[in-house]
Amino acid sequence: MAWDTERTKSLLLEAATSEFCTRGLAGARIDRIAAEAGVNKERIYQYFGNKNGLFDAVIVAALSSLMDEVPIHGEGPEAMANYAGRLFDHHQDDATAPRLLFWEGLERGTEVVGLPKRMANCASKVNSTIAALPGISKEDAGDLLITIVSLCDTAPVLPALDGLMAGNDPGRLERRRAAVVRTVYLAASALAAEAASAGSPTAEIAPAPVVQ
Amino acid sequence: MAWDTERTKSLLLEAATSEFCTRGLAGARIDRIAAEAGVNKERIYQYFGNKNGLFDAVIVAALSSLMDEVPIHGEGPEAMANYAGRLFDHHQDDATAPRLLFWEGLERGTEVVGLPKRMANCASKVNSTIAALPGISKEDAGDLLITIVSLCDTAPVLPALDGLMAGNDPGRLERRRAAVVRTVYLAASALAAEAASAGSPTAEIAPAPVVQ
DNA sequence: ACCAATTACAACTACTTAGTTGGAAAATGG
DNA sequence: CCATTTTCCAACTAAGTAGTTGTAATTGGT
Repeated sequence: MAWDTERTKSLLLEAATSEFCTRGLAGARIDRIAAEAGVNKERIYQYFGNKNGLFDAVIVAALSSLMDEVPIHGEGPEAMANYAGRLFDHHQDDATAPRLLFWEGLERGTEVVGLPKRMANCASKVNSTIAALPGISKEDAGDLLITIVSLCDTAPVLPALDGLMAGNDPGRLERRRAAVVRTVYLAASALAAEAASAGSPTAEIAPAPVVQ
Repeated sequence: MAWDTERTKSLLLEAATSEFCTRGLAGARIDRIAAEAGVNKERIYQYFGNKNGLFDAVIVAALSSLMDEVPIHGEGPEAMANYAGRLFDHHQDDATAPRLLFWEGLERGTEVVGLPKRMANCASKVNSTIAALPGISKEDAGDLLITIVSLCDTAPVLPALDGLMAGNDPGRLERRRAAVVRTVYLAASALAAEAASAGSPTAEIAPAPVVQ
């Protein structure tokens, strides 16, 4: 049998993704990852250095591939709302990315791994957002994307919140999805209107409220 | 010296809150909590049963007290936007509640502790929301609250996301706050308008978009 | 087919962890 | 002031834990 180190690596990465996704960095067990991959755990230290290095590799791989899997298509506020809907569906189908994102935030804080690649990914999404909503600023585009991520990624990570707040009726998922899509549509519309009437103190739709 | 078991309990609870907040359930260390509280760790097992019991006590205490600390005041969409702003500020000042909420979601999943008390807390907030936006349904009120929690609690748990998406300019926090407040205002306005024109297919402001 | 380098792995180590225990110190009631 | 109960705690235990090592199997170049 030929050596297939890439296969061994990807088996480990896959098992590690599953383990870190469900248990986080502190809760994950090296032995369990190796057993799940059907590989000796010593391989982990050869290929990834240590537990932290393996976690890094998992984070970078999972969060980068997500960027390609759910692209922004079309133009106008509808395009951003549509993107939010597809992101919501994707995370609902597979909660790996949101869970890893929050594990990283909680266990690593501001120490972000793979920074250049991830900054490029984010910049690309910001540019797509500006393309969809011509005239808005980079900062507003980033803010809209943070809003979308907040709304779409929270649901699969806090599965109990929905039941606690809105009951367990059938069709809850669809209603929550609709609420997210609509909220993003409203936020994107407001930004687009603001950009269209640039300079003017009054926006077309939904003037910025003066609160607090 | 008189026995002051309540003080011992609260010292442990305080130290445990800090430890679980920063490290989560799997990452927390019983020895560290006892040392921080200046109490022998055997007391933890007498008072709280085990590590999980202590975590439960921390979760219930922290998330319940939050409900009283940030109330909903006033009426109209502005009231909900104002509530979101105050919740945002509160979490920014002290990230304990959001961090514990996400730790619980990630490490416990749907298994929610202190269910009756927390259901009552949520129902109370839903009722306040209905009082602020007369005519909206329980489900819409719950959805709006989930949106607010998603927007306000994500920021302190994912401290790197903001820098990645929108840069590190001074005044970023204020801009993010304004974006959250405005988004909540728009969502609340749409629900209020829908409730006002109940039955009518067209809402006053911001008709529900037909996306996807 | 042989050999140096690489890949695999079982057994091992040094250390940390949650949870326990036996007895000392302090309070309470008579 | 003594007997009983409750609170406290240092030392202990049993079960993991991340990471290492010595050795055998497998490879490609020659």
